[in-house]
Amino acid sequence: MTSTLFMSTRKVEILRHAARLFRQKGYQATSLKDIAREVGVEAPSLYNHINSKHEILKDILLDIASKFVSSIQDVDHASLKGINKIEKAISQYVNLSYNHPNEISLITGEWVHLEDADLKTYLDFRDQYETAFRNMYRQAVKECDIKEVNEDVAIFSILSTLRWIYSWINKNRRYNVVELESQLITILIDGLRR
Amino acid sequence: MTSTLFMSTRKVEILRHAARLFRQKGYQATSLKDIAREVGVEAPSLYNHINSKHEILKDILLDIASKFVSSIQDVDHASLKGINKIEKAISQYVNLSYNHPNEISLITGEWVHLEDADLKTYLDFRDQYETAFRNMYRQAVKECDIKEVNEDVAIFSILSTLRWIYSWINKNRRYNVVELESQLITILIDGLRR
DNA sequence: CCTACCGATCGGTAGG
DNA sequence: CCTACCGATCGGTAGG
Repeated sequence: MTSTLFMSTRKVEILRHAARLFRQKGYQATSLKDIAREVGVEAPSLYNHINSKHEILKDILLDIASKFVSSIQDVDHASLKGINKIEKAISQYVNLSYNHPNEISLITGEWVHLEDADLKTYLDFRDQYETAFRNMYRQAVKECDIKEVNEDVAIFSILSTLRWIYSWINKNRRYNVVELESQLITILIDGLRR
Repeated sequence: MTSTLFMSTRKVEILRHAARLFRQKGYQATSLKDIAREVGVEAPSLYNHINSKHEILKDILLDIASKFVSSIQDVDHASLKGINKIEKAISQYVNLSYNHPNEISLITGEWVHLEDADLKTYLDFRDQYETAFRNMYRQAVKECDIKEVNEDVAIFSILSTLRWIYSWINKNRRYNVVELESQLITILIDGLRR
């Protein structure tokens, strides 16, 4: 399992430092020595907690991706109007970005270093997320709460914006998470409302 | 100079292959041997055309960044209404993304591998682009063509979407560039119109 | 443009 | 958790 619930505190600590370094320098440019230095041990000692460098990246990415999927599926399965589901999904994204900025930053580009089964699992998560979002969108259209515009482009636009929230939270500290939520909902949804 | 106008065809060829490989595997994970193989020479032969691996990344990123800045500044300095400038800027972004998808993909994450003066130059370009875009936005607000919403969030949202167009063009081939332009203008701007 | 080669660094292992 | 060490690969140089 990839859930942090079943990890030793030492492993959690390794993943946390690794995520920060991967964000700063990229996965390939970060050495195990770099990570070990942050943790406060020698590089070979990391192997008491991990099996490979790849495993570190895999654990970080699959853990955060599964968090996203389970949280959006919860919303999609709730008894709500489609438009309110979309609002909730945006709110969730802001909160996850706020709580895990380093891990989420890796979603943007570092997943290309996953291989074989790990890559497949990751891409499956991504598809599941997009599918859930598309469900909500279609429900909202059917319920006549948003305009009939190009579905692909509208969803692409919303998800593109959400994907970058993590980088924006640190840049503009004056926006707290609640303010940012409501502003994004306004910008992303109100233009689509009937 | 970084403009491709002053490069030998061999160097242009090296940069083109490098951009594609950097997109696929990342800058750090791409070796000079990988690039040389694509070009059809041995790795040391690249040094007849380049001075370092860093220079390849620098040339690619500064060239594409300067293309973006000069094109948006042209629009900003034109005699147009703000709202029409924004539409033109979106149209330009789609076209540049269509013509240079690999180079633009590096804007997202690989610029972190630039150093010192190169990094500064790159970030300056980025600031200049954002400044020009912000000018147009404020002009459109002043001319009462778009609503008074949070300026930072609105601009952030538009630029986030534009930044990802390159990845979307290859995924959905059924959209040609003209169609995509008008759809994006609708989605990104119409929600803001008064 | 090539072959031959360099020092440095990498992820990972052995053995305690 | 450490020290010692391994083969492989890296960016880059020498010399022609």
